[in-house]
Amino acid sequence: MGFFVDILLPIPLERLFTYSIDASDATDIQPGMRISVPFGKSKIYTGLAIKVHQNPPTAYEAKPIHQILDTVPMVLPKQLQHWRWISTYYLCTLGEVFRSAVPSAFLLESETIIYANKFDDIESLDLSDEEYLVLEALQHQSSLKVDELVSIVERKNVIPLINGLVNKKLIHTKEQLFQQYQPKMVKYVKLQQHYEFEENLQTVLDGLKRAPKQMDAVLTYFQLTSQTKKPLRLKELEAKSKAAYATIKGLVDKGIFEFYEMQTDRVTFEPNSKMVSDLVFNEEQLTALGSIKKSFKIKKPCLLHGVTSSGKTEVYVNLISEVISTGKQVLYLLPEIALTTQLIARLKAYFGNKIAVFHSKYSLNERVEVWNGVLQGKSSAQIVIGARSSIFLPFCNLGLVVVDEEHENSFKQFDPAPRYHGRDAAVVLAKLHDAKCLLGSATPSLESYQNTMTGKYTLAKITQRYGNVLMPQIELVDIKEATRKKRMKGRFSDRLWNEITETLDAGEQVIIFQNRRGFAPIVECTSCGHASQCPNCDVSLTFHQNRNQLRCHYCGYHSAILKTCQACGNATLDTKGFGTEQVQEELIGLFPDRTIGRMDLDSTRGKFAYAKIINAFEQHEMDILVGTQMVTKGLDFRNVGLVGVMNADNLLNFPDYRAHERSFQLLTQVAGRAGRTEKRGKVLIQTYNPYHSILQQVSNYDYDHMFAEQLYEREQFKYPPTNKIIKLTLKDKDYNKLNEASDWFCGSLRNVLNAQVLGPEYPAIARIRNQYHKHVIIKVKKANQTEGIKKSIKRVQNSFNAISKYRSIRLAFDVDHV
DNA sequence: AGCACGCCGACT
DNA sequence: GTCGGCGTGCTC
Repeated sequence: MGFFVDILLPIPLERLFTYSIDASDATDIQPGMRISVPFGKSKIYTGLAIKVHQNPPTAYEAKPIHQILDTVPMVLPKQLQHWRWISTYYLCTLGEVFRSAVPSAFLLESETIIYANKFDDIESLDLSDEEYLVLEALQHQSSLKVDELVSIVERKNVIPLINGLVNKKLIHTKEQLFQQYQPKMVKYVKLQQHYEFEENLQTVLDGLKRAPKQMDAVLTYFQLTSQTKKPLRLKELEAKSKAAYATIKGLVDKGIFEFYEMQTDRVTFEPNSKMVSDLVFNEEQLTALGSIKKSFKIKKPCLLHGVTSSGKTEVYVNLISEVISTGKQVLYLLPEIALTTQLIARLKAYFGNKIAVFHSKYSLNERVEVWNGVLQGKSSAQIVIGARSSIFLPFCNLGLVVVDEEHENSFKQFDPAPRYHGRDAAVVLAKLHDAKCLLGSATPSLESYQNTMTGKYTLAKITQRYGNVLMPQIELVDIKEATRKKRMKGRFSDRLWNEITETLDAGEQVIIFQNRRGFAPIVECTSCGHASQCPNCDVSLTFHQNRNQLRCHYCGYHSAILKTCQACGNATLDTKGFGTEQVQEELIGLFPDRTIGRMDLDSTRGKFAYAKIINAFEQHEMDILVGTQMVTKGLDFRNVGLVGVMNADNLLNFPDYRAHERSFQLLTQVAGRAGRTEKRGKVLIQTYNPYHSILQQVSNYDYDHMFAEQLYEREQFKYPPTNKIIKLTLKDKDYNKLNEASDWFCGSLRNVLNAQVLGPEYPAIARIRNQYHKHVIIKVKKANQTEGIKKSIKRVQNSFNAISKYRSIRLAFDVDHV
């Protein structure tokens, strides 16, 4: 009886693939180890062993595996369980979860390498020009990669060429796997063993009398090693002895020193500088800590609702230190954008070298190191601070999960499947590990707050800022009235302008919030109303002044700004709306002797740009900072006396059922940037509609009324959290085919499902990157129906995929779409 | 998803 | 006359 292994491949296919193995492999292979396997005609993929068994497949002959890549599992059983939950809950395949969960450096793919066969003489062969080129190149180098060959013959499709040469038996090909992870090696210096004995050493020193530089290096070596007995890094010896590399190399050549290499971690942190025991809590924090711990006892997740600057982080620190003292691991989730900030520095002050940071900006190699550290339960990765993708790390002993800024939408993964919500997947992960789970926010999501109402979560509150600092005073400024009374300076009301002047004169800084980047979103012709459109997407182009370009924010298309209207030829183009760039420019005009910085997606490109801006503002090198949502995320500036919101209406009027909730969150968060020290901060919100209930609730810090009102509206219109929604997007470049397919899919859903099906409908932007989009929304009344409904959806999807003419259509399910 | 196979328009 | 466009089907 033969042996087989079921392999999970990182491709969007439902099923596992069965390969044959021999008896010895059957004992070596454990579930969770990576196995490279041949797949399709020639490719080799990295898959994951799921199950070893002895049931031969019936319908086909199993191929043998290529290679076992691990000696121990790199994915743990609990992780697989978690992945399975994600794939069923979020309607995607396990392979898709696998692909996004594992650092890509672990997923090696093969490349075809071309080698020449032995033959007598090229000249005597009957070859085409291209064949000749290939063979000639192979005379000079032993092998060629396919894309090297492409550049040699200068054409795209080289497969017929390769096949032709293989058939003539002039070349052969091999599939090769490339290791992407490179451990970082550091060079060390040590004395040749022979000279460890003192009598031999004396002869060395005598021999070096005429080489003072080398003598010096040897003496420094003794000095350094006698003190520490630690391995000595080459770089350190070079620095301390001021010797050049050549000097030391000379000693190696003489056989006195030798070089050796050791693997080091790329990411290292300083030890902690602050003691957890030094934390002083106020009464409210202590009460909150008490109720959180009570909640953990009854094994329920807890939501911590604490106003901005209320000392939530210190509460987390206390809980984390308790958990790590029991030797367990901690996962601290943050929205991607808040990760590069001061918060990590604050946590490092307490936990120093126990912290590993994990997010998508990290290099392949760094991510592999964190993965391995977590898997091996290293103390250097006992606390992982990371973005949503860190829920996929191989925790072996998880004790606590903290989700900070729990309400943030960016916890939801959008584009490639799995479209999971980091917060919700983290709650499930904690449950799987029987770990404690804490969600924290100053403005909790309706979902989480609702969960505290139904008893799914418990609730802890902190209503006062730490150190008795007052909440900033929020004032709504009616710009409709200000415009009528001609009291506007550009986009600034006189009220805001005066406050800025006063604040700056008092030596404090100002943050101006405008939720739109660029200069003006559209350039419109005042004669005919024509606005430049993106040729690939159904959107207007955005005007960027600093580059004098029109850009599409969806596909990146850009063109030079036009002088005249494309439709009517008149030179009467005008800008409509406004973005951060224009706000910055107006401010420069209004306050010419002040420094005005800008923080948005465009000004923070590049690895350190973001930190640079924050630092400059912190160091008071800037007086005013203009920014988009970016300025709201977990930044802690000490000297901000005033926050101005240019226009609250374009937030409120956003065509989305969450617009009001989101506006409340955004405005409350941005307001929280003001007055973080003794002096009470001020917030001015400009609006055309100061009586809007959300703005009233923001200015009164009235979360509870906002919650009650929004929940009522969501119930009325059957939206989350009372209803579950599943959004389906169909994409194709063929407009008619897409319509037909969407109607088919939607019709089938209506026949099968006991749920409301809306659509198909074109989204506001019907075409992106030359692909037409169509949306279908499924609303599920009761949470306990969703499982059955998802099964039915899967069945409809299977029949849909069986229709060959619809095969080009891309389907994307988004469960709990935000 | 990738990749090969297979059938129709614009170029050496 | 080919090259290479993408529709269609399959992968253990």
